Amino acid sequence: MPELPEVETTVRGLVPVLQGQRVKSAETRRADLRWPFPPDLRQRLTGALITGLGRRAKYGLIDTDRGDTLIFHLGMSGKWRVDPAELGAHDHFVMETEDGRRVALNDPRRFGSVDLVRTEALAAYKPFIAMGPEPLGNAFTADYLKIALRDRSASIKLLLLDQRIVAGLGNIYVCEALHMAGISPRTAGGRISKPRLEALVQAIRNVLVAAIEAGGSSLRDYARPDGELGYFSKEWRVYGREGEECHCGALVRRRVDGGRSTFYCPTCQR
DNA sequence: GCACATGTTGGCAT
DNA sequence: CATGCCAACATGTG
Repeated sequence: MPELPEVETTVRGLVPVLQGQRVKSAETRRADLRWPFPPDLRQRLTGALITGLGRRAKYGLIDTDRGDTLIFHLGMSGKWRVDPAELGAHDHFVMETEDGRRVALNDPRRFGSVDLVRTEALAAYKPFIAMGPEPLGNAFTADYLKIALRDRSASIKLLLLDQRIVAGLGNIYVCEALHMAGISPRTAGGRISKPRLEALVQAIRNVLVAAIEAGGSSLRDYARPDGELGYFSKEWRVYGREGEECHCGALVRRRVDGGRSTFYCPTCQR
């Protein structure tokens, strides 16, 4: 589920449930996800007031009035279930609010994570230290990309997946953005012209905004016990569409880069 | 049984 | 030190 738009949609779905609420209980139901839960998680959250929620790249942020920020990552299979009727095998972390709502972090593959850090020290959180700019922020420009990609021989596909260059993109949206910008996924990052970088920045912005809007349009359906998100896979133009026709009439191809599938149109993307 | 999956990272070679 | 590339993590689905 989770690249930047999915995390953004998730956070927006949690806001009406958690923001301004006091934590009645916080429970871990196993010792770890990708790494152990903070040992003092329950104590530091119980009784705390949730003051706000946010996102950095693919990480969700939940601030409390005690100066702590809960940081969660959804890994490959993580999602929050809102007011589940009952808890299941993969509901690894559960919080209840004083007004009776309950949220459960469900993650079968357990590639996700939960941490609790001092809000003032967020910038020093290990995954954030070398992280690149937000793709929807002002710092992400063609000028920035030109410098970040200078002399890089690796493919633009792999470079865009590198969170140090730009933070929040994953395999789906990289494929989609490259298609939208008409750039071949195997082009060396350092050899892309400025005008094409402009197109790429715009494509990345457009695809993320469209995905968030699609998530947003089904947001009212988000807070369901089964934890399903209304999803927008119908809008993918190349991802998961090997052998189908691109709008140009050519057939979408699939290749493997760095062990991951790349979907692209050999005609539109040069 | 097999292939594949929206992510991250540690290790190794260059 | 920088860069590029792989395997590994754990579980589910088709």
